[in-house]
Amino acid sequence: MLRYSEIKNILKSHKLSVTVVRVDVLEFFIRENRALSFKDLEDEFKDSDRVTLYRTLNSFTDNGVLHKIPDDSGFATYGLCHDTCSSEDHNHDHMHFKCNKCGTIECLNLHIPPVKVPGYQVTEANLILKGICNNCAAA
Amino acid sequence: MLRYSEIKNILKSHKLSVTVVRVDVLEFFIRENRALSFKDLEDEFKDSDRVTLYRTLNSFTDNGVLHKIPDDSGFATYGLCHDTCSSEDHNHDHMHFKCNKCGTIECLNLHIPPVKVPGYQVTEANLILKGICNNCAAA
DNA sequence: TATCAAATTGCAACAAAATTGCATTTATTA
DNA sequence: TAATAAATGCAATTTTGTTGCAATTTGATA
Repeated sequence: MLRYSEIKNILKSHKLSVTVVRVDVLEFFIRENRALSFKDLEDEFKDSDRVTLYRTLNSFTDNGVLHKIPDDSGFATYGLCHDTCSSEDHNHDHMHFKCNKCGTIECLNLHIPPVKVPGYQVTEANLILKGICNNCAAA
Repeated sequence: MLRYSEIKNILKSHKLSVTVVRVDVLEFFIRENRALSFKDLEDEFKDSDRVTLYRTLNSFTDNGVLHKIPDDSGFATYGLCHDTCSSEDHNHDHMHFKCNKCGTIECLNLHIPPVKVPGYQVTEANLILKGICNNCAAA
């Protein structure tokens, strides 16, 4: 469990003012340790306004606390960024995994090897793997 | 320019009946040679009903004419499948590229190398590259 | 090619997802 | 602690996508 002071520092270091909703949402992301969708937040914070949750996700994404994970389901999910991310420099070169069984989307601690395409300038790569996650495979 | 008979054959080989809208939409995908969003279709086919275009995208995707390309913008785009795709077997192991300048999303003729994750069963991989496409880089 | 069943289309209504404006409340700074 | 700036909650609105149904079109076949 993360201490309030630590969460507060994360927000401050990303130039975000410390509010009740932001602390709760960030703590939720850290505790769950997986990518979360808007729906996940809505379910968890039933007493918060939907608009506030939308705005929280946006400010977190803008300021480098979260990154948006591409998904073909039409529902974006969000994952925690590295400490080093800021509004100036979002830097993500890790893979994502979506489990077809439990639906969980998570950030893997694996780098995407650099890809070269002749004639193209590649500055960013997003790799989303699908299959069965380690939890479901073990069960 | 693709002949009507060829487009008709593509539809038939995917078990889709040949209708005016379907022929036009498929011809548009082939002609544009890039991934298209619902909005692209809406702009192109102003006299067709929105519902019909949605249903066309869905039937094409279900029957292996198109595949959905994950995107973090929230807007799904669709790309042409290989000849071999069917409703039974969608098989895509190529990379996608999204240009930050012109916004074009395209399918690259490059395979995604297989990825292994210890403890996980990986059955599918989606790689989306971003940067500057060859057209914009040359200009 | 005429007929008929099955599928597609267009329309209207509806549902869901996301955004905007604004008054109120909360946080930050000095 | 007061003043300023930012975030929140609410209502209204826009955008996106879906559903039901009647009219039309397609595909099969006689």
